[in-house]
Amino acid sequence: MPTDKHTSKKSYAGSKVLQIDGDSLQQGVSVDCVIFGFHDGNMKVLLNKFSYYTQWMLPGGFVGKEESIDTAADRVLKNRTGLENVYLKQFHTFGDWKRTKLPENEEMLILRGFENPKDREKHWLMQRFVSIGYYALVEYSKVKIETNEDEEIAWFDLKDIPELYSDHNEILEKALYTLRIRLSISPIGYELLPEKFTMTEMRIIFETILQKKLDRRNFQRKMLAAGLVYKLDEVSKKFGVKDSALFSFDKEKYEKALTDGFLILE
Amino acid sequence: MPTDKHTSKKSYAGSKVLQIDGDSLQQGVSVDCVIFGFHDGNMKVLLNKFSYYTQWMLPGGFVGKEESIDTAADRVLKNRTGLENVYLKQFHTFGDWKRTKLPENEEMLILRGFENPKDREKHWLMQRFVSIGYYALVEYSKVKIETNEDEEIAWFDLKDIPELYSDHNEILEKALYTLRIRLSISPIGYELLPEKFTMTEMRIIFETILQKKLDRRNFQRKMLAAGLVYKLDEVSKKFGVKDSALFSFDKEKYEKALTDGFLILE
DNA sequence: CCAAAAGTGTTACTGATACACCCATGT
DNA sequence: ACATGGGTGTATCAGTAACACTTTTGG
Repeated sequence: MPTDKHTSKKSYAGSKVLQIDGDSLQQGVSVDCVIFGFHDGNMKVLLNKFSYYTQWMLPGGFVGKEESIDTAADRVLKNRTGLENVYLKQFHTFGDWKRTKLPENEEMLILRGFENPKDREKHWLMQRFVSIGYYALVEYSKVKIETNEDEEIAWFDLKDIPELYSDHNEILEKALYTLRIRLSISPIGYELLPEKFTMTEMRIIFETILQKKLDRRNFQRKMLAAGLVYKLDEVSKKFGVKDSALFSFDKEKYEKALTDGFLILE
Repeated sequence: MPTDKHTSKKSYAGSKVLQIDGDSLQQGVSVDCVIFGFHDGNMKVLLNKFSYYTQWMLPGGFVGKEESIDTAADRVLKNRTGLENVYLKQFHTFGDWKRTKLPENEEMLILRGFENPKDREKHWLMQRFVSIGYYALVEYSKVKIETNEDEEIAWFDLKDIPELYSDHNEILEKALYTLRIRLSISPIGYELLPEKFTMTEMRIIFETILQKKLDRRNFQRKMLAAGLVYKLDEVSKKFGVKDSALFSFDKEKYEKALTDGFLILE
C-alpha cells in the first residue's frame, strides 16, 4: 500500500503515505503489482519496503476516485520501474475482510503521531482494503530502480522470497499460478527476455513457471517448429562454458500464438 | 446492484436498494454473479430486473464492511437461487471509473424522492463502484426462482441476451471467455448436468462454451477414455427420436482431472 | 582430465482427426 | 420414406516423449 502523487494536506515527515489526501481516493480499494523479471538464470520479483514498515511488500497503490483501476496499476508500475506500455494484466482480487486489519498499520499510525485510538480508528487507512492484483512481465535490464529514504526497492529471487506484508505471499502465489495457466495456453518470454537470448534462458523461464524440468532438445525443437523464435548467426557464453547460439523472437508469430493458442505441456 | 438483507434506516416504498444502510457497507465495492445453467439443450444465464430500472442486469450485491468478497458472492447466489455450496469462482474485477456513473442511477434517485441534485450527489449509490465478477455453474432444475414486486428474475438463453445495465454485457462476455479457458484445462459439466445425462447434453455444453462443433464420436471416446464418465444401464429419449444411453460422472476421476489438468481442443 | 553445457538425430508410441455405415423411431 | 440423432469401428498422421553420443572449454 504505497505512495502516490497526491497532494498533501498535512505533512508527516518520513511517511509519504500519510501525506495522501484520503478524500481524493476511492475508499477501500487498492492495486498490488507482482512484477516479474528474469536475470542471471533466475526469475525475480520486484519488492519494496517502506521505512515505517518492517516487512517487504508488493508494489501497490491506491485508486483515485476518478481513475480506472487499470490506470492505477499502470501508474504504480511507472512509479516503481519507470516503464510504460509493458505487459500488465489483472489476475485476481483479494478481499478477505481481515486482510488489512493489521497491527502493523495501527503501529505505523501510532509512530506517526496518531496517539488517540479514536483518531486511528477513523483514519481512512484503517479500513479493510479490497486489493486488485496485477502481474507484469518486464525486461530486467530496462528497470530503473530508485530507492529513497522513504522507500527501498529491490529485486528478489523467486526462490528466496521473505515473509511479506499482509497476504502478499498469497498474492504472489496466485500470480504464479495464473502465469502457469497462461503458459499452458500461450507462450511467455517475449516480455521477459532481451532481444537476443539463448535457448537455455528461455527454457529456464518455462521451467520456473511450470515448476518442472523440460527436455532441452524437445523444447528447442518445439519452439523452432512453432516458428516462435529463429536462430541468429551469433553466439554467446551466458551460461555454460561452451558457446551457445542466440535466438530472437519472431514477433509476428509470437503475437499469433498469443491469440490462437499454443500448447506446451511436457 | 441489488438488494440485500441490511436493515433500513428510512423506508422508500418499492425500492429495496434504497433501504440499505450505506454505512454498513464497504464503500464503492460490489459483486456481480454470472450464473450459468443448462436446460433443454441450451446454456442459460440468470438475470434480474428491478422495478425501478428498465434494463435487465446480472444478479449482484454490495459487500459489507466486515464481509469477505467471496462471502458476499455466496450470499448473492443464495438470495437469488436458494443454492449453497455450488461452483462459484471469481474471474475478473471491473473498475472503469465511469462504469456506474450512469443517468439511470440518477433518474432512479429522482423517482424515489431525491429531488435536490446535491442530495443525489452525496448519496452513496452515486459513487463509482468497483465490481468483482463471479461466475457460477448450477444445476438448472435445482434453482428456485422467487420473483416479487420489486425484483423479477428469469433465465435467459445465452444466444438471446438483451442489452444489459451498465457494462454487464461485457462482464458476461468475460465470464464466458474465462469458462472457455477453464475448459481448455479441465472439464466442465459436473456442476451443470443432472445426475444422469446423455452424451449429447454434455457435448452441447462443451460446444457452447468453446463455440465450435465437436465430433460426437471422438468426444464420447475421449470422455470415456479419460474415465470422466461411465455408461449406465439406462436409456432416455431426451434429444432425438431414438433412445440414447445415459451416463454419470465418475466424481473421483472428475475431481482428479480438475486438479491435474485435462485437455480438450479439437 | 573432468564437469557442465551445447549440438545433433532417431525411434516408438500415443492421441487427435477424419471418416462410413447401419440402426431406431416419430412425423 | 425420410430426417434426425445414436451406436460402432478404423485408418492415418502428427506431435510428444524418451533417449545417446559427441563437442567445447574452464577449472
